[in-house]
Amino acid sequence: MFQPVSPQLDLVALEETVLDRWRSDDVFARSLTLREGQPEWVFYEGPPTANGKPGVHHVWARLFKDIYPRFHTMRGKHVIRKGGWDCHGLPVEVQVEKELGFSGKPQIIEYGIAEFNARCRSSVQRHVEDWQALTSRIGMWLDTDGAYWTLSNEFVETVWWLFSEMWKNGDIYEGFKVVPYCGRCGTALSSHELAQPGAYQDVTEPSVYVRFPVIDRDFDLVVWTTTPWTLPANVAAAVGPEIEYVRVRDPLGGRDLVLGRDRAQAVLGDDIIIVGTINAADLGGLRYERPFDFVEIDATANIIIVADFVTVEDGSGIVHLAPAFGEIDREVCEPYGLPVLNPVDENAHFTDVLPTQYRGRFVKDTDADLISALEQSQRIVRVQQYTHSYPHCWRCDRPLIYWAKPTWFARTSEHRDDLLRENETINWFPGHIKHGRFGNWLEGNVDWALSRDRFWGSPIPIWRCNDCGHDECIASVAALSERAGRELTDLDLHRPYVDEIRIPCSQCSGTARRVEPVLDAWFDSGSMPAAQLHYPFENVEQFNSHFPADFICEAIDQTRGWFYSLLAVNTLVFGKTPYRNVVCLAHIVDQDGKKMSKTKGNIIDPWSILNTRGAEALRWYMFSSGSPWTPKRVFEDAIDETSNRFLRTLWNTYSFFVTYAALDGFTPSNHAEPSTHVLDQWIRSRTHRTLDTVTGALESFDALAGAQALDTLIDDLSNWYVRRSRPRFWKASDRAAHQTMHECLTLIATMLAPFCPFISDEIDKNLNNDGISVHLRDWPAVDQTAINDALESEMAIARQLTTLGRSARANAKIGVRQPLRKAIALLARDVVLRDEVQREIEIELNVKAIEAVENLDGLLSYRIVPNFKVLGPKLGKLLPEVKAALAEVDGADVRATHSQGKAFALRIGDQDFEFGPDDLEVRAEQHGELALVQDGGYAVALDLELNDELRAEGFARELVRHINDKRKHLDYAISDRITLRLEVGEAAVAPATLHLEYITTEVLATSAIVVPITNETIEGETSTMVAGHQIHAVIALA
RNA sequence: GGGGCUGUAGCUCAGUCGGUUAGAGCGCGUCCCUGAUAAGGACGAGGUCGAUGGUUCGAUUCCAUUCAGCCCCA
Repeated sequence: MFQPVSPQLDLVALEETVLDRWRSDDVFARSLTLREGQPEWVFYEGPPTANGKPGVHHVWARLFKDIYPRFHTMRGKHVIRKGGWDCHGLPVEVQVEKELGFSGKPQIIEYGIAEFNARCRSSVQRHVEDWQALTSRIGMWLDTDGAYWTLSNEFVETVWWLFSEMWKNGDIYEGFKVVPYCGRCGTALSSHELAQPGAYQDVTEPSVYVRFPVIDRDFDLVVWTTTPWTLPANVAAAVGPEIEYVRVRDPLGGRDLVLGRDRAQAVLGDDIIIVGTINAADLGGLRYERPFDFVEIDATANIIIVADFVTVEDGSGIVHLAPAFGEIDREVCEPYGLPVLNPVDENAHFTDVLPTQYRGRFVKDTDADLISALEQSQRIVRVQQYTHSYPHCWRCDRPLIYWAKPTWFARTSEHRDDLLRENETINWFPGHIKHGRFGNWLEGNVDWALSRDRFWGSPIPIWRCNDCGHDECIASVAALSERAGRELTDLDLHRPYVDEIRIPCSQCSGTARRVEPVLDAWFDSGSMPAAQLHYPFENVEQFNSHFPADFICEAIDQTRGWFYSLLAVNTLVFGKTPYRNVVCLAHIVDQDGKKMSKTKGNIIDPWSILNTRGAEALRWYMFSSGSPWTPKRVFEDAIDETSNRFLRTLWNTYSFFVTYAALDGFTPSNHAEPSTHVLDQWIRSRTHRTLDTVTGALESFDALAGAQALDTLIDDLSNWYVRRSRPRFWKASDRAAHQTMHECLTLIATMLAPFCPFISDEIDKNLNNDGISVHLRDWPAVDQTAINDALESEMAIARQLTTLGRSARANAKIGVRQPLRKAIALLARDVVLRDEVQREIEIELNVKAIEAVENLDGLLSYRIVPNFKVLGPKLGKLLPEVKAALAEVDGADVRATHSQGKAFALRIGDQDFEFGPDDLEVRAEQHGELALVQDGGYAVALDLELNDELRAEGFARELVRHINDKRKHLDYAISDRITLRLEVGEAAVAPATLHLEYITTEVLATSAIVVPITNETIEGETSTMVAGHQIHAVIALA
């Protein structure tokens, strides 16, 4: 017996009940043990950074990380879902710095690295709790108890091992490179950190055109820079080999100015006087006086170099080179043996090499002072505000500088071909990422800057000898213990504790200590396939059977983040991709398509939706509304709309079923023969076809297609099957109907389970009360014998015909309670509707008969249109002519010819054509009269002529409705029996009496009489008009 | 400057391996139903599928250019 169900759907309450049940029955764990020994379907959790509360965009990714594992579990796979938390890195440090009110590394060191890192650790733990709560509430099944934490010693030890493997292969080196550098955070940023949203911002700042007086010549170069602060580090100027340079009179009477011809007017104005031209080659090798003499430099520097990269797109066509502050500068200067002048410290402040007014200041803040110094020395040609996109620190938002600093690298660029090869084997969803955003990124791969001069991270496991400088890479705690000569099993593998471990140098008598930096946190997350299992120190078998992943899923910003670090670490170490399928979601935006941000105040807190609408509403919205590859607008009205439409319709339908199944005492049978009723056959066909579609969709990571198929099915079920079948439930107690609907609802709940795990579990539990959660069921097999193409297409036609019929009734202003003698339906050629289908149309349209005809000559005309798909390839260029000729043909002739099984012959121009039935389409056209409506090949005409019999029947139906309405007002129960006395006007006595038996049955009367109406009224009741007759229905409980 | 995505009804979005009649929901208008009822449903209006050019018998769909928005890179 089914539990009664409220027609009102309270998702939040329902979800809490289901969550409790999952908890007490341990359903998630059981869904795993159930599949033990079955094939693995491997999922990797991309660890969220635990440095803040999760937002609605995180929910999106988490839901997609949930649906496919749920689906594959039901498909019989063993899908372990180990959670993970990304614990290290600058975001966490910045968070803690904020809490402590710090603004840089010196304060941290003063505070103590041990204490600082302890705070980082507890900050992570705090936020992980938020994440766990949300993960559970949205119905995401993830093993958070067994989650990997990148801060754990085991995890770090594997990271060391992976790093050491690269080291062994020669893929790790320490280089000197110009990197985007944040002085505040005291660290370089990797290129994928630069890829974080908000890193590039448009800024307007002064750019300067500076005079570089050429030595032993009588002219000055005009050199352009957008970073005046780099001028003290200038060592060279570059000119382009193909660029023509001109010599221009200085309007202020100084020495002549030299710059690119194409830029002369833009820089100096239209009135310039050009007094000569100079080749780049003639400039090359000349020396000049540099703008500032603060930094010592040998006499061979400050030369003009000819270099290809110089352009005349902007600037002056002459480029200032400061190798310490530009990667191109460094590359160009290196072959000339030019020095790297670096008067900037690790805080991005000028060092003491500069005069007092500059030293100790953030370099970018000295631009104005440097410019005025140049003005005083009459070196400025022009200052111009310049707007360009400039990189900022993605966490502290301060402008970065390009700065030469020692950095550890992984030689990813040497493995570019491997990375590209492996990428070819990955299925990207959407597909364009593969060769687009991600493929392009791999093509342009540069070595991965791995080191961070910070505190809270996996320490780089390299020990360097103080004396000889020899580096040794440590691959494990055991190795470190052995080299240090003491047991270090309990050592916290973080700074400052690892820093204190010294080992003897293997090459000399010196002592080695760990190099200072920690690893990029992306290296941690990229290490997770092995590190989550502490491979190779443990779980070797398990790792082997869980690599690579079948499925990972993150938002698109991870192309250069986790998607890359995973591929890079694992390709370099294991030689192959760690994932086969990757679902790549777009971003969440607000109602207006704007990015959500705290400053705009348009953030949606997931909890506010979960607490008011429920997780299921959010889930269904995320899956069913719009493609996951396009930015998704999230706002409450949209969620309500979607969930009302689908979830509430489903619930209503379910509640309807349970209500009548309970009334009828229906219990489902496992051995019931499929019903032969046409509606039952039809909805079974629809359901199994949908199952087929949903299965295929989820197999190919297309949740949207699956959701749409389910959406259509629910509409079919509610608006056609239930609508048409209602009397079979409440009047006929039709077992076959109950059985069919039970089967369909069960199938729907089952295939909905991965999408909406709460409501589906609840429905399934009530429908099949066998103590087994829907999530422990096998994904159902499609019953191919249930799928009936012919029936589905007939029913589709039937529904189209009823639409036309309703439209015709509406046009004629005839209500549907009034029966009509017949409807004439024009069907497309070859369409035959079986009697039962026809009968459904008759009842729905309330007509006594449907007359299917092949022509409605006289009522409408036909237009003959080529079947373009067939005739196009056959006729080619002749088609437009044929189309025109066919438009002139009498459609009735064509129909007649074809119905005789002959081809329709036509002479067009001087050519003879024959058109078979497949070559042409016959379209009904024009309204012949009021009650006829046509659409394409179909038309319905209603016979509007009424006789007394039809009128009487219509009247009876009106009476039934009136009486039932009254029952409801009196709050009678559906099954209450009544006595009925009908007082009706003189003219209505006969019609009412004629159908009294029908009326009696319909209103559940035990007795009924018809009497002429009197003027008396019964207390509280008055007579009313029904179908033009005055009536007074007196009812009472029997 | 380069790469990628998006542009379809007032709004949110599907769809079209090229076929001449482009769909849904919401909203709007007009109604219906009253045994799913503090529910449900129908019908209707509304679109030159961002623009231009090309390929084709035929383009919203393919190609090129272009405009706008978003994302990424430099």
